[in-house]
Amino acid sequence: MAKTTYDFAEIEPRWQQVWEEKGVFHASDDLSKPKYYVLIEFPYPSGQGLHVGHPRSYTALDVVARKRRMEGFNVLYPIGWDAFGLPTENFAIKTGQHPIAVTRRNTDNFRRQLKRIGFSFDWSREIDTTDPNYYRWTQWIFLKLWEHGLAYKNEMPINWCDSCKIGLALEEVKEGTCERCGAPVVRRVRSQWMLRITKYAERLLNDLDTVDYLPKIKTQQANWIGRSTGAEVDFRIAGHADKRMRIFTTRPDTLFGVTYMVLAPEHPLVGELTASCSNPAEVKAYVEAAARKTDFERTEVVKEVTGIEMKGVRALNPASGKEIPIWVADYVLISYGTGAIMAVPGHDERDWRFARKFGLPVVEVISGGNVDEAAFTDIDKGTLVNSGPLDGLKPDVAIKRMTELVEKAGYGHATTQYRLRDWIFSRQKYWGEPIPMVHCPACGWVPVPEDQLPLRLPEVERYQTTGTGESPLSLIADWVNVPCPKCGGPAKRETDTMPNWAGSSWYFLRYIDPKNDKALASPEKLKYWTPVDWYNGGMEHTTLHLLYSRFWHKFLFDIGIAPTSEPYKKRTSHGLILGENGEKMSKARGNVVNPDDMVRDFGADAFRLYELFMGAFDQPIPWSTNGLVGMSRFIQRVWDMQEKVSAKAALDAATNRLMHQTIRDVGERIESMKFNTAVASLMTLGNHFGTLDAIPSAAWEKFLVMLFPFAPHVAEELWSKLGHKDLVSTQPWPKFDPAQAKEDVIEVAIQVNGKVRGRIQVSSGATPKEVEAQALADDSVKGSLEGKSVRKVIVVPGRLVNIVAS
RNA sequence: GGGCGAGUGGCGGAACGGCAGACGCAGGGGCCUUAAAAGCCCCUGACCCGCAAGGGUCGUGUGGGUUCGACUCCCACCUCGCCCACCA
Repeated sequence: MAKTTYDFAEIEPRWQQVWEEKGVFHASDDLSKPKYYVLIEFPYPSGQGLHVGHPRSYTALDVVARKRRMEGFNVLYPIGWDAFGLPTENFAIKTGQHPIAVTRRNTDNFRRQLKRIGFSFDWSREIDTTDPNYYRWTQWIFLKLWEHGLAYKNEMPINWCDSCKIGLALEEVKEGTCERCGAPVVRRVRSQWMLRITKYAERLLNDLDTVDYLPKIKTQQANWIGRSTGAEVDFRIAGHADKRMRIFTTRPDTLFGVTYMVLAPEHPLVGELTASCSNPAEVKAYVEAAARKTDFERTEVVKEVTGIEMKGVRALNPASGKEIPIWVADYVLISYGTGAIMAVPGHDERDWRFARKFGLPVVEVISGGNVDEAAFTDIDKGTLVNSGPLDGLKPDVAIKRMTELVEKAGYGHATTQYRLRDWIFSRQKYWGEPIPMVHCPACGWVPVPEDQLPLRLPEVERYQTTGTGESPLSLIADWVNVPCPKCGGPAKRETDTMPNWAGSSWYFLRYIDPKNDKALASPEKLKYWTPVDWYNGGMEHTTLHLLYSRFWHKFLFDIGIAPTSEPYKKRTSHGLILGENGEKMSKARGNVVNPDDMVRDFGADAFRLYELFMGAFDQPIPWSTNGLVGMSRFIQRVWDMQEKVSAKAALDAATNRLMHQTIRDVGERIESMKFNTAVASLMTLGNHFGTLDAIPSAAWEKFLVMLFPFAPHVAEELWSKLGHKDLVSTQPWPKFDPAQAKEDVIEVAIQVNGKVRGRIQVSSGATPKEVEAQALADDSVKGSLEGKSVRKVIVVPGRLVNIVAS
């Protein structure tokens, strides 16, 4: 038989069609089988099409999904579209096309691209967040959140571009300027829907202990939630018996060192006290100037600290009883803690700088440093001084003691503070889920009744911005003006839409029962399929998407919908694929690689192998189209080997041993996400086959079964060429037998004082003593041991012998 | 400023504290061919000694430490990447 070229262009689509026709990758609803739920982050179908970064995660978990099926699990590996989003809306505005049409075109393109790579997705469960049958349930969850007091309206600043006349999402703000026009972004206060994620802060943090996430993912979530323990303390204001200034501190031990107070410019007390101070005009001017500043200006690190004293008003230090000045400064944020701080310049760096600049007193209350030169902030060292009852205590003890004193005296208490903010859930955009609320002048906010869901996005003439900051929906009078669902009087719909994080916060539940029109999914199926067993995605989603979806899931658990309190059992992440030049891939840099080109030139299998082989899965790796060449050579070599396969060839010891070692390595490496070395060990076995005159068919078949998750098309084709009527897809994953992987004779290195001087062959059954004797007797070490005496011999079984001599 | 990663041949990268460089790419030599491409075989960390077979020294960002033994563990530092950033 003459050698042929592996014709991927003909073979790959053919098998894709067979798999699809037979539905081999469909998850079954036979709930008696053990299940395994594999999940990748569903893509945002952008106009640019798939990027070689997407398949990295999809291929890796595709390997896992295929292996699990072969291990006998009922596997759910679904796919869908996270299709609401700004780029689509912007493209629609620019070209005058309807976002629905744009989305359909983009998803069609993505679907075509993904199918050509041969992922084992269950396409029968495809979902789309912009489908009213899907967002009906997103809206339903919102109504439940509202019912349970977790959704509320609040005045919140938004990022506003004065030149585009539009509110911007955080991702549209680049270094304080508008991404599209470059004008500075200012803050504008607007009434917005908020979700009370902070109510779940404690559980979101504590329950990290119950899940199997990569440590760095846990750390990042924990830092984002940002729990700090400390105390809230009330400071009285001289001459204002009715007013209290409440602050949060993590260092109540330094209370005696407080020499002034600082309020955020937006703090209500600023307004209330302005009239009582002797420089009201100056204070007002400062507050107004701060409001005009952009967030970027306010948080710029290099910026000089600024502030203004509220002259004539004084706070009372509850510890020392002294009167201290009150300042207003924009380095204090209204959004964290209580928006007011006690300043301890001796032991806080920012307070120290501020005190220096404005000539405020610095008092040392913890000895151990030199507060004239720098703030002494080391909490583990030093001793309390100038602090009355705390003198002589260590800071950690003093914190507890002072908190007790404060509680006893009734002007404060121990408390926990989170960095996590409530979730701003409103967007003033068209292309998002309408928020199903109606505002009635008589009844206030009234939810749209559940039986009226989905509340569909109305057709609009223009998606252009309104110029007022309202969503384009506000321009459609007959949609906005509706009778109040409660009293029937004239009312108006909410015109804000949901952020694109909404649809992705629960999508993994919809895959479980995607066509259910009675519930977001049936309880039995939810019980069977949740939680997701393995979820892989990008590190960039750790703090937003991952946290938001955990929050929604916990809420759904609390109201009896979700059967588990955590959505994902295991979460891993992949590294970014960079351009060939080592820079981030982007259109602007001109270094984007299109998977279509790769699949056209090298085939889907070579592309998949390269995605896995290119490097450590969790590291960022530059793309190299050259690397694909090696993969297609490997596939071609495997293709050529089929001629040498023989049922008559005896399975020799070396081949059998290597085969079992490969079964072990490939299996272990898939589980530990070392896909690059898993491919390498398949290559090693392939290279060994290359050296044989005839390949025993027993070994060849096991090889094809193991190759299948990585390069499914060629594996399926070669399997069928053996005359099999069934599919390699449905073969069981091979069993590893340690006894058969064991070597009979092992080469052991002999070292003298840590340097390799020779090698010996030892039998695998030899005892350490026998190995030692054999090593000492070997000629190769004679020279190195000349004139020395052996002090010690270390035998590492199966590895080496180290002779320590001097 | 904080958090998290990472620094290994010409390149991508391997390596439970135990023979550094698996597996590939690129490069060199050979076979095949009228020739080329493809394929196959061999070589390929640096330096030194030797005609050769072979032998030796140095080598995992830098400097220390622990250990019989360190790419791996500990301390300090340098460089790069990502995320967060005046968080009281």
